[in-house]
Amino acid sequence: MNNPVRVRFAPSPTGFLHIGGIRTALFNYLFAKANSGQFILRLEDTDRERFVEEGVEQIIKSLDWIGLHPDEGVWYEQKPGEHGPYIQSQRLNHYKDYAQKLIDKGLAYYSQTIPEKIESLKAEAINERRPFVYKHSMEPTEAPASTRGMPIRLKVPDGKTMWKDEVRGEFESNHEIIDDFIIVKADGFPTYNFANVVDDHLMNISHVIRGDEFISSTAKHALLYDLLEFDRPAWVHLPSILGPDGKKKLSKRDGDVNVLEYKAKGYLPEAILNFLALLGWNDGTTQEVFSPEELINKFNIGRVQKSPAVFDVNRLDWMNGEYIRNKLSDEELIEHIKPYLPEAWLENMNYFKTVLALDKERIKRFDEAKYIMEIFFETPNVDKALLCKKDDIDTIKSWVSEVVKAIEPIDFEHDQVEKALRELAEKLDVQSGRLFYTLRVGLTGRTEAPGLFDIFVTLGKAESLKRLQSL
RNA sequence: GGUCCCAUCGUCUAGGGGUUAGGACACCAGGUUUUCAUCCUGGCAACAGGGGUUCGAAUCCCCUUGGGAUCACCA
Repeated sequence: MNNPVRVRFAPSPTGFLHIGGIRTALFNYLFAKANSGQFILRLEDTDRERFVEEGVEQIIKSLDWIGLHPDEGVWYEQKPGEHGPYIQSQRLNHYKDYAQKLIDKGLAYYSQTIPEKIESLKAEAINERRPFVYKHSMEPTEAPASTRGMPIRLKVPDGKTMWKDEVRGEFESNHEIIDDFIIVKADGFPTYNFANVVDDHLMNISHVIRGDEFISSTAKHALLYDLLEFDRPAWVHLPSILGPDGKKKLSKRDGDVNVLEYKAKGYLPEAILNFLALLGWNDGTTQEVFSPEELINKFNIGRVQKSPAVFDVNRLDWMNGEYIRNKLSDEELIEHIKPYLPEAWLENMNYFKTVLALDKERIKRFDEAKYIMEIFFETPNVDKALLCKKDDIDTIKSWVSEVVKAIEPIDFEHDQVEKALRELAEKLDVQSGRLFYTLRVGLTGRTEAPGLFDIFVTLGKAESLKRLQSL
C-alpha cells in the first residue's frame, strides 16, 4: 500500500440511492479518510435503457445529506480532478481505444452470433444439464463483411486467473468457465465489466470496495487488468445486508428505500452512518456509539465481516434516539423537528422549550415530535371509555370538582401541585395512582405522557382547570 | 444445475486451541415510592450437525446440512 489511497463509489443512476448503496459509499469514504486518500464519485450510466432522469441529482442529494462528500468527481458543480470526466457516458473514447487495442492484439473480437442463436445454444445446454460458456469457437468461421451492430467480446485465453480479496482471501478461476464476455455492446457503450476496469485504471483507483455480489465477476476484471497490462487494484468485497427474515437481501419493503425517505422520517445522518458502519464492521471493543471522526480513526478493513448482516430497524431507532438524547443541543433539536410542527407552536419559544424539555428523551425520530408534543398545544379529545377504565363517570366527576377546589388556590409549581394532589388522594381515600391515571387521561387524553405534575405546571392553572372542567 | 461464498444468543457482534462463551439491540422482571419514556439493577437467550487432529476444539481439517451470490448487449 505504497500508492496513495484512491477509492470510488460508482453507482448507476437507474434509481435512487438505497441503504445498501450508502453502506458501500460509507466504507469507501471511511477507508479513504482513514488513509488520507481520496474518495471519488463516478457515475456508471452505460445502461441507457434503465437510465433515470433525476437519478443523478438524487444520488448527489442523498450523499450530501448523509454527509459523504466526495473529494473528486461528480457533484452539484463538478469537483476538480485530473481524471475526468467522471460520467461514463462521456468517456466513450477511452473504452473504444482500449477495446481496439485488445482487438489489435487478437484478444477481442466482434461477435457475429446473434442473441437469438445464443439463447438457443444456452437452452440446449441447460437441457442437456451441462454448463453453457460462450467461446470464440462458436463464432462463424468466415470474417464478417461489416462489424456494424456487433458487440465486442473478450477472447478469453486458456489458463486460470487468481486474485485476492482483502476480506475473503484467495480466489482462483479456471478460464474454462469464463464466457467470452461482451466488453462493448452493440450500441457502442461498454459493459460494466469493461468500463469499470478501464476507469479504475485511468483514475488510479487503489482499492475497489463494493458489494459482494461482484465477487463472481471479479475474475473477469482481474483477467482484463492482466490482458490490458494494468496494475491490479486491491479488492474488498463487503458482506450483503439482509432483510429481517435473515435470508433474502434487503428489499424495498424491508426498508431498503431511497435514503431521503429516512431523512423524511426524521433520522439523523450521523445515527444512520453509525448504525450502518456496525453492519459488517466493528472495532473489536464493546463500543457502540461512534462519532463520524471516531469512525474514521478506527476504521480498518481487517475487521470487516465475511458473513452478511440483517438490517434491524429496531437498532437503528435506538441509535437515533441515543443521538437525539445525547448529541443534540436543544437548539439543534428544535431545528430538526421544526419542519414537522405547526408554526404556531413555536411562537411562544419559552413555552415550547419547556415542553421540549419534558419530551426530548421520548423522541426517537423527528417525525414523532408532533404527536408527542401535541397534548401541550391542542385540546385533546378524551375518550370516555379510556377515562372510565378504572372508575365510573360519577366518581370521576366528583373527583374533578374536588381537584379543582384543591388546586385552584395554590401556586402552580411542581411540588405544590404534588402535595395538593397527594393530600387529596388521601382525603378521598383513593390510591394515588388511580386518581393520577384519571387526571392524566382527563388532561391529555392519553395514558402515556410526561409526569402528571409537570403536565399541570406546564399547561398552567387556567388551561388545566379548563380541560378538567370540560370533562 | 455449474461456479463461488458464508455459518456464535431472535438481531448486530467479541472471542482465532484451555473463557462461568463477553457486550449491545429487542424482550422480561425489579428500582427511580403516578403512566410512558429516560436512567440504574437483574434475567432469558448462542457456538447448525457429524467425524477427525489434539491432553484439550466455538476456535484447525473434512463431510453433511442450511443459507446466500452469480451464471445479461444490468450494474
